[in-house]
Amino acid sequence: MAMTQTAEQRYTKPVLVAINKPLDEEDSLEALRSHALFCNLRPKDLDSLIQQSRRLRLGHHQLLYRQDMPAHHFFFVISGRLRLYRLDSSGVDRTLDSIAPGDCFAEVMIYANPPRYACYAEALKSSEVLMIPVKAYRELLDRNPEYAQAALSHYAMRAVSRFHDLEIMTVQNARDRLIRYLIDLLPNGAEEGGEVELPLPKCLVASRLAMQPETFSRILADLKSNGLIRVNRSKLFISDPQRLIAISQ
Amino acid sequence: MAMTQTAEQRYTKPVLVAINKPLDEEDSLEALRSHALFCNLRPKDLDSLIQQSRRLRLGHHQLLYRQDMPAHHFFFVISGRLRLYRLDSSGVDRTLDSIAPGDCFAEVMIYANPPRYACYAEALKSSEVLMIPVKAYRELLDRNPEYAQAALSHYAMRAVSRFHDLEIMTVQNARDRLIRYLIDLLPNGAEEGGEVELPLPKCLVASRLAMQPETFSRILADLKSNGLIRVNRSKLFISDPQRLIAISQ
DNA sequence: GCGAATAATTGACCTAAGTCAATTACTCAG
DNA sequence: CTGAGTAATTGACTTAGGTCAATTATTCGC
Repeated sequence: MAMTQTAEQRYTKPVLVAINKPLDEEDSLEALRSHALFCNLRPKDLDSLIQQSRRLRLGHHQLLYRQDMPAHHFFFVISGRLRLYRLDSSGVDRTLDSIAPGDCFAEVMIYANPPRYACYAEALKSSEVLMIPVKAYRELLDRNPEYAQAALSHYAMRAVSRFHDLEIMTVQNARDRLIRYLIDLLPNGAEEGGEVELPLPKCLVASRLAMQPETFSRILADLKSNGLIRVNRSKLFISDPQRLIAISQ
Repeated sequence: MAMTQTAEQRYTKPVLVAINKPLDEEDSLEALRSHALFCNLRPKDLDSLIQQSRRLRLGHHQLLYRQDMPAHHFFFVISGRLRLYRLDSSGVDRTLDSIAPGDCFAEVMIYANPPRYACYAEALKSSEVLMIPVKAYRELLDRNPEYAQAALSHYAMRAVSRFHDLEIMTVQNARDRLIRYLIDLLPNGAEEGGEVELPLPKCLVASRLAMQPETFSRILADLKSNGLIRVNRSKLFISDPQRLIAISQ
């Protein structure tokens, strides 16, 4: 059975039932404006898009959409944190990604055919998202073909990063997979050390890396006892990334 | 050490050193024309693109490009088969994808920034590819924004399929990962059985699925002895996909 | 079709990591 | 700030699957 209770078990009903709030605060708009998918839009086009969007507030563990649901919207995270996951045939939930404020998700639906969500999305804590109609964004691109380049660059980047995720998963042992994951979390390309924060609770990072939470915990304990990392809750301090890379053979 | 000799070990030099041949045969053009990235191009634009492209013939195991090489071209497979892989820090090679005739690869480079190949590409047997300048395709899109939609749809599809690959890799046991992989090879959504052909030699499928070739072989033998599949070289016959899915818990 | 190179299979053995279980620590929403 | 509900940790035990090795089968380019 699943090592975490699945969202299916937690919630039987409310999907996309959330409080509607006008998007007026300046700071949220600021983050949106600087996102690759929106930064090139003319102010009036962006305003019109926001006009057609709705702001949703999601509770802790609230399900936003289900896999295979028709996808009429994509999302921008204003605050909080979400995770994307799938349920396999035996109902075990498989975390695929976590989404932070300032990120978009399900944006691939803008041009997917058929438009159905490829996974589940749930809030990891209470969060706010902007729910943007796929149709509205797409029409914007159709009327303003010069906007397409930004979308293409964004998609290209996504593809490279998924490719990279896939590479990590072909690493065959759990410790090396975890080490690679940590190195990737470092902002400066593993040149120098630093503190990284796990984007997901440890048990979900474990799920992302195809290992049990117990294994994850034991590997961290081992790295810690070897002086390779220091652990403070969900924050890890990596003093010498090169040494960490070296021990992963 | 690597379970297959790495391309690095096989070849020390020749990258992109291949025979140049004019692209004139009608059948190759036909396959190209029907590809999502080209099917909407006006004949004169397609012709001009082909004019600027070169046809390469690659020998068995010949390396086409290296990871991190500046990417000035993307590729369309005319004949043969290629594989995409990465080398990890210890030099083990990790197969990420295989590419069949009629497919494009490295096409994400059209809009990537910086334009560097995200992996290695080598021919699995003698193959022919069309080498298309990224710049030429990009200019085509810039001058004809209506072409961008096809590219966007293509990228969106790619993204969904990579997401799906990633899901398989979070399945924790080798047998279930292999079963899921086989099911995905079936054309008709696992409704009815059929014959599937492995797109890669077994040892590379094993690498794709993060397991040893020995493990792969033992799992196949086990499925075979349970009457779940019949094996004939690289062709597998799956009579009852539902039963196969069922035993993967 | 040939033959060298590579891939696949199988067995024996062993280690990494999964499972079960019980305790402790931490979060988050109110 | 609090306390209920999760998440994390640790130990003991088991097993899936990795490793090494030796044999047989299959490709693919010529």
